[in-house]
Amino acid sequence: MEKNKRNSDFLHIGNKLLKWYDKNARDLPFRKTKDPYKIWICEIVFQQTRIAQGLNHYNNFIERFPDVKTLAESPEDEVLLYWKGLGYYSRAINIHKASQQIINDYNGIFPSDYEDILKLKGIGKYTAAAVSSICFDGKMPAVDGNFYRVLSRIFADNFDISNSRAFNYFSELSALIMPENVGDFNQAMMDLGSEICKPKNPLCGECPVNDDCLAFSLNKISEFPVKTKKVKAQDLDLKYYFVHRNGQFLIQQRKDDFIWKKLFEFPPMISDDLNPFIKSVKTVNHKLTHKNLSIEIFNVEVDSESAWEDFIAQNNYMITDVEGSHERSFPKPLENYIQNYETVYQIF
DNA sequence: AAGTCGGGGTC
DNA sequence: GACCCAGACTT
Repeated sequence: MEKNKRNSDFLHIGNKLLKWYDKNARDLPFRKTKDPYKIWICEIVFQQTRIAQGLNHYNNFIERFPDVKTLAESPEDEVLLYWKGLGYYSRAINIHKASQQIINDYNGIFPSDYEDILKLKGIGKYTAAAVSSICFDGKMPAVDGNFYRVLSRIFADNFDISNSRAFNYFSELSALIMPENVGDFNQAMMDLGSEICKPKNPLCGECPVNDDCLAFSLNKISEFPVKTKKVKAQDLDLKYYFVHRNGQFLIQQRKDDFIWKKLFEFPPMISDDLNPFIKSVKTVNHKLTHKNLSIEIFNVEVDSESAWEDFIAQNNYMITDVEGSHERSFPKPLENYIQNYETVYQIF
């Protein structure tokens, strides 16, 4: 443990980081504002998401939903549409719920107290600390993967970051180097972790605190952080039926209890009456972080008016065309089949 | 305390 | 193919 370490011995590290951050902060749209709404949205967008990947989503989201009121009054499906392709879709659902919390519980004014921010849906200890420190001069460390990596290296600390107590452990460790300006300190740790103290091949030669980094001086950078738990990908086999006629096709909305929460998809099954209209089958494989995905897609061209209307009447599927589908959020692996409907035969 | 949730980049 | 990313929620 670090009970034997004193703040006064390490505070200069945090001050060096602030100085480095003043000159080297990344030029990002949400760096120019202290609007808690925008900081909140950017923190959610970039959870487990690289800046390059989420930047367009963030900009589009802010343009369409510029404030809490606009967001709260918009339908959930449209919020999901602006989250299309980002993954972790419960983030979009929770953002929408939280916006209504802010309207109902805080008169539409984003709460400034850490404990109040923490009550909002989808906001945990990290995000509450980030928003409160950046926007309201809060003093909580925004402990994330960057904190784990930077701190474990500076102190050559082998505490297992997959341990559920890692958040508290590294919160205490960060207190040793945390200066008065916590908002800039939190962002400095993010930028250092992303630009310099990277997971692989960190740029230690350019690091402003390499003189203070114990792992670097021991030439053991690659040994930190320690992480024991591995996530094993599970196999998931899906079947979808691309049932279409005259440019229209059938879709339904998923539940919120599994992968692709509340996103739209093709029917996962059909009645035997439609079997004669199956023209072709194709299997596509996708590698997700936690899933090995195999999707069997059936091309079902219904060239019978009566069969089409009978099937629709018997089920609750929605009918759409390519234009209409653009107003809904589909899982990434299904996007191709919608975008290229005109050339669907080339796909199959 | 352990599982689950996407998609994409990097090595 | 394994690991990681401005984590939070459920069980």
